[in-house]
Amino acid sequence: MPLLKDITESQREAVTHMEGPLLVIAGAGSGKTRIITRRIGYLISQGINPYNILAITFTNKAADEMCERIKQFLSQKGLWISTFHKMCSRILRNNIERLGYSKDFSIYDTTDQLNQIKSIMAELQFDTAQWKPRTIASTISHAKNKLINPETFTSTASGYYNRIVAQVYAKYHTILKTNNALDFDDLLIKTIELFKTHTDILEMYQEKFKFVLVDEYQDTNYTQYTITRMLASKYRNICVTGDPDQSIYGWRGADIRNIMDFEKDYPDAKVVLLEKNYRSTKRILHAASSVIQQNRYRKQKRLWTENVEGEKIKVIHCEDEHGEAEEIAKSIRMLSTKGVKYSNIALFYRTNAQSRVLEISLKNHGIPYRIIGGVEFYQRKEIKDILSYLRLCINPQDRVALERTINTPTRGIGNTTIKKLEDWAAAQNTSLFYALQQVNAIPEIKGQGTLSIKKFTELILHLQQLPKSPVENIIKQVIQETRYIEFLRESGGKESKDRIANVEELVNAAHEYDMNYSEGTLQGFLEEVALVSDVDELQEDTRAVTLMTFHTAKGLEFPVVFITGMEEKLLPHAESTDSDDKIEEERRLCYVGITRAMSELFLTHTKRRMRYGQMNFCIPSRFLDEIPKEIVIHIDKTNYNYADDIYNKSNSSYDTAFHIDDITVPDDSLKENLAPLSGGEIVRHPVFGIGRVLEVSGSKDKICAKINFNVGGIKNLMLAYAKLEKIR
DNA sequence: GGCCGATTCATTTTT
DNA sequence: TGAATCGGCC
Repeated sequence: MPLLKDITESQREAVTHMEGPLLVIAGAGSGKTRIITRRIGYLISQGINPYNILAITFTNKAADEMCERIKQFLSQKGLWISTFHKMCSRILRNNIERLGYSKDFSIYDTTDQLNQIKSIMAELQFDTAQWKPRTIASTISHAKNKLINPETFTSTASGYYNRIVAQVYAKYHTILKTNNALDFDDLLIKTIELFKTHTDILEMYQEKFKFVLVDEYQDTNYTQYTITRMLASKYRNICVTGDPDQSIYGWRGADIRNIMDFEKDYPDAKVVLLEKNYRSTKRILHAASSVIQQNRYRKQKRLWTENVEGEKIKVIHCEDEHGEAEEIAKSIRMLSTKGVKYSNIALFYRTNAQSRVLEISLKNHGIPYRIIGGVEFYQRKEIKDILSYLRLCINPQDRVALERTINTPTRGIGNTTIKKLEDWAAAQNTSLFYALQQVNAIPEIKGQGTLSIKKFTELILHLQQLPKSPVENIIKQVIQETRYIEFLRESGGKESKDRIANVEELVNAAHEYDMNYSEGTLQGFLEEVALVSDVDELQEDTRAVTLMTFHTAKGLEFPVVFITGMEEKLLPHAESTDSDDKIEEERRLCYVGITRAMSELFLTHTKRRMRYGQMNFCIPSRFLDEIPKEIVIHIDKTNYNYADDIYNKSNSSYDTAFHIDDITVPDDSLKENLAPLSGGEIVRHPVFGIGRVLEVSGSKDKICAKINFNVGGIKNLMLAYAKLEKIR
C-alpha cells in the first residue's frame, strides 16, 4: 500500500516524522485515523520493529478500527494497539505480584464499585440518603485520578463531607485489596505505582515501547498522562493526536491542558496541524468554526474544505418539545421521500430524557429509529450474576461476586445470615469465603442456614475444579449447575424471555471468544468482558434513524444531522453556566455536534419545554447567535397548528429548503455500475444521496457532471472522484 | 423474599 | 414528569 499516496503536505509531515515528540492537532473530519495508521505503517516500513510500537486509544471501538485498517496493509504481529485500561491490565497480570497482589485479581466495574461502597456505608452506618453513594464514588474516583491515596486524602480532608468520604475511601481501599480486586482507576494507578517502585519494570517497558502513540489525547486524565510520560521519558518518541476543540470529558477528569501544554512538556516537539476537512460542506464548516471561535482557551486553527458550498443551515423555531419532535419527524419523512436513507440521518440531544418525546413522534410517523446508549449488555442483572460465578471460580476472595451469587438463585441464605457470616469473618480477620467453609464453627448460624451454606460452598468449590477452557463449556456448566435458566423462568414474568435470551447471548460471546483466541482462558474472557462496554456495537447499514447524545456522537459522521434543544439551560446546560470553563466545554459539545454533519444540518429550539414536570420558558441558545446570519435559513414553526397540517401538502417557508421534483426511491437491487452519464439520469452519491444529472461536460478523466441532488441542491462533480452509482 | 406504594431527584459516559 | 430506589407489609 502506498503510504504517501493522496495526502497533503501536513499529513505527510505527520506520517513521516520519525524520532522525537510529535503533536498532531487534527481538526474534525481531517482523516485522523487514516494518518495514524499510515504513520504506524511508515515506521514499520522504515525498519522499526512492530514489537517496539505502542498505540493507545480511548475506546475499544477505536482500537478495533485501527487494527482493521492496519491489517489492510501489513500484518500487525507484535504491535500493541489497545486502550489504556487493557494495556495496564496486561502489564499488571505479568507484574502485580511485585506489589503484593495476586495476578488472579478481579476487575470491578462501576456497579461493583458502587455495591462495595454501599455495603461499606452500611457498615459505617452512614446515611445513604444524606450522602449518596454515587457522589461519594465519584469523589473517590476523582481523588484516585489525581493520585491522592487514602492517607493523603484523610489528612487534607476539609469539611464534613470530605471527612465522610475519607472514611469510606480508606475502607474501600483496604477492602478492594482484601478482595484481590482492582477497579478501573486502580488499573492505571497500580501501573504507575509499579513503575515508580520497580524501575527495572519501567525500564523494560520503555525499551519495549520505543515508539508511543496516543490518540484522542485531549481526553486523557492525569493518570493516563502520567503513564504516557513515564513510558516515553527515555526515548521521547511520543506522538499524540487529538483536537482540543473536541475535549468534552472534563467533567470526568479529562484534562484539556494535557494537549494544550504538550509543547511545554516537550519544547522540542514538532507540531502538525491537520486543517483540511474531508467531511462537511463549506457552510457547515463555516458554522462550526464561527461557534468554536468564541472560545478563549484553544489553539487557533483554520479548517477548510474542497467540498461544495452546500445548503444553508436550517434553524427551526418551535413552540414546545412536541412541536419540535413533530417538525423533525416531518422533515425526516420529507427527506426520505427525496431518497435520503434513514440510516443517513441522526438526531442529537444534550440529555437522554429528551429522547422520549422525539421517539413518540418518530413512532407516530412510522419512522424506524434506534437509540445508541442506554443499559449496557454487560450491566444487566442476569449477565452480572453469571459473570460473578465465573469470577468466583478464579478469585474466591472477590466479595462483591460472592455477595451477589450467594442467594441468586434464591437458596435460603438471607441478609441476616450473610450479616452473621460477615461479622464472623471480620472478627476472625478472615475472608468471607473462608467463613463459608467454616460455617460449622459459627454458633449464630444453625439448622437450615448451615445446610444451605454448605451446599452453596460445595457448588463453588466444585465449579472451581472445572477446566477453565473452553470458556463456553464452563459457562454452560455454571448455568446448568446453578439452575439459572430455571430460576429466570420461574421468577421472571414478562421479562424472563428477554433475560434468558441475554444469557444465551453471553454463551455466544464465550463461544466467539474461544474461536478468536486459541490460547484463551476464562481469565482472559472475564477481562475482555470487563473492559468492553457494549456488544451491540454500531451496525452501519441498519435502516433506521439514529438518536444519541452529543457525547456518544463524537467520532461519528452522518449526511444529515438534527441538533435538538438549542436552548439556554439545555445547551449550554444549566449545570454548566457557572464558569467560563464549563461554558467553553458546552460550546465544544455544540461544535462536536455540528461537525458530525456532512451535507445537511438542522438546528431546533423551542419557546417552552416541560422540565421535571414544570413548564419552562426557553431562550434560544447563545450558540445559535454565533452562527453567521448569512448561512442560516430560519423556519418559524411557533404557534403552528399541527392538526391542520399534512406534511406532504405543500406549505410554508420550510419547503424553500428543498427545490427538487419528486424522485421515487429505487430499490438497492436496481443499482448498476456507472456507465458514462447523460442528462436526465438518476444517480446516488454516498453523501448527497439521490440526484438527477442535468448536464455532462469535459472530456477524458476530467468529465464533470452537474447534478441536482434532493439534499444539497445543484453540484458540479468530477466523475473521477465522486463515487456515483447509476440507478435505473 | 417479593410486591407495592411512597419518596426522591433528576447532565453528559468509557474503561 | 417519570424512573429508580426504599421501606413497610404480607
